[in-house]
Amino acid sequence: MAGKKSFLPEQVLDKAIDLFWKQGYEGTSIEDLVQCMGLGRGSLYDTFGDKHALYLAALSRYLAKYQGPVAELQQQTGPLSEILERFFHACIEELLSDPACRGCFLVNATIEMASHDPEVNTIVQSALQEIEEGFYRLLIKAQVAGDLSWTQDPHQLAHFLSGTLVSIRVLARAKLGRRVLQDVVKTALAVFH
Amino acid sequence: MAGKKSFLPEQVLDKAIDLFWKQGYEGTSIEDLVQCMGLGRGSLYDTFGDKHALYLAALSRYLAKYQGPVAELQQQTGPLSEILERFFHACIEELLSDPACRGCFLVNATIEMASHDPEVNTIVQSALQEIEEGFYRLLIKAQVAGDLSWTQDPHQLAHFLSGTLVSIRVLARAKLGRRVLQDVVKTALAVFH
DNA sequence: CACATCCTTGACTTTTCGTTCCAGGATAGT
DNA sequence: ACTATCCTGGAACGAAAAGTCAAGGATGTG
Repeated sequence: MAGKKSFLPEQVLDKAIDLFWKQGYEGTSIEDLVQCMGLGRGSLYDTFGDKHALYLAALSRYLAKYQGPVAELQQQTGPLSEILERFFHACIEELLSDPACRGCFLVNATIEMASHDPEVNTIVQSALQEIEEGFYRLLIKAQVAGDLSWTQDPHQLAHFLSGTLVSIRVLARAKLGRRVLQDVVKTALAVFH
Repeated sequence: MAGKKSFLPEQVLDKAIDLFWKQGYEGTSIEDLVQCMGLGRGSLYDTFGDKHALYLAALSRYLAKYQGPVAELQQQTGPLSEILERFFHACIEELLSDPACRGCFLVNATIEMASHDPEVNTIVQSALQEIEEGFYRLLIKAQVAGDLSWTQDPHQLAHFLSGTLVSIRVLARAKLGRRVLQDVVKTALAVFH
């Protein structure tokens, strides 16, 4: 049964992501994690440290996996409004395709942990910053391309887009339908027409 | 020390609201509540039932107390854009005035509980619906007053405004500054100019 | 004043939590 | 094949959780 690791840390970490994402930190017990990740308690503690460290690892890996699209936003081609429409449309589909309505792990972590857990707060802050910067760079590019007026403040618009992203992720967790999410995005993107 | 209740249920319930609002359901222990509410365990269970019932009572009372402004939105006078600006400005000030950055109890409950707790979900759904309706009625009134084009879809805009409200409440809990919240609101309200 | 009522307090039970630890067994190098 | 090494799984532990209960005391009525 043993000798070398019988599991890939990244693979079982993905299972931990699913659980923490769905149930939050306090709502997930070590027992839950052991069951879902399919390994013994000893292996879990040896590999990831304690529950808190596992949570941080899960959140970090989630961000590395799911934050990609925002970073790649600036490499898209075409009119700004179309890029944003594609981006948010994909977001909505991804949110709605999840039968568990988990929403966004980052948003969930923000609400549950960021206010009293300094380490989570650090991660959350930099992740939100990264999102804002992703939008910001896209907007700058659009200004250079003549796709967005220079009278607009890219930071302001980037904050707005970040807020829009956050809002649909909360609303998705609230089990609201496609209609609501689309209404939010459609109206938000009208700013760019 | 006893004979008749030595406390007002509504008064200690307000203390429970503060705790659940700040720490969430799982993050708050009965011990925390007993300390903060200033009564014995027995009194707590006699008066409110178990922890879950207390949470529901706290959430309901929070909504009754803080949902007022949305309902009163339609009784405001003046141009639509000014009404919305006043409303969101007041929201921002209220969010920023809280040193604990608790955000919004409703949003927190949505993230932590609504997806797996049917009773919380019911409350959350109707509260979100109420917000949407508050905006909707305001928009209809504005259309009648000639303040908003009939080509606009009031439901769509109401969903958008609800989303904006949600987003600033999440961002406030993330300890983001006034600047970010104002950018979100300012851009969102540009739709109505 | 005395009694019945009802509230309060805090100790208690039971359950569940996070964490540690150890016996058993597979692996890899020699 | 032997042995040192390291992983596995689950038992076990202490702390903390939620919820219960009975003794004690204040209140209001007769």
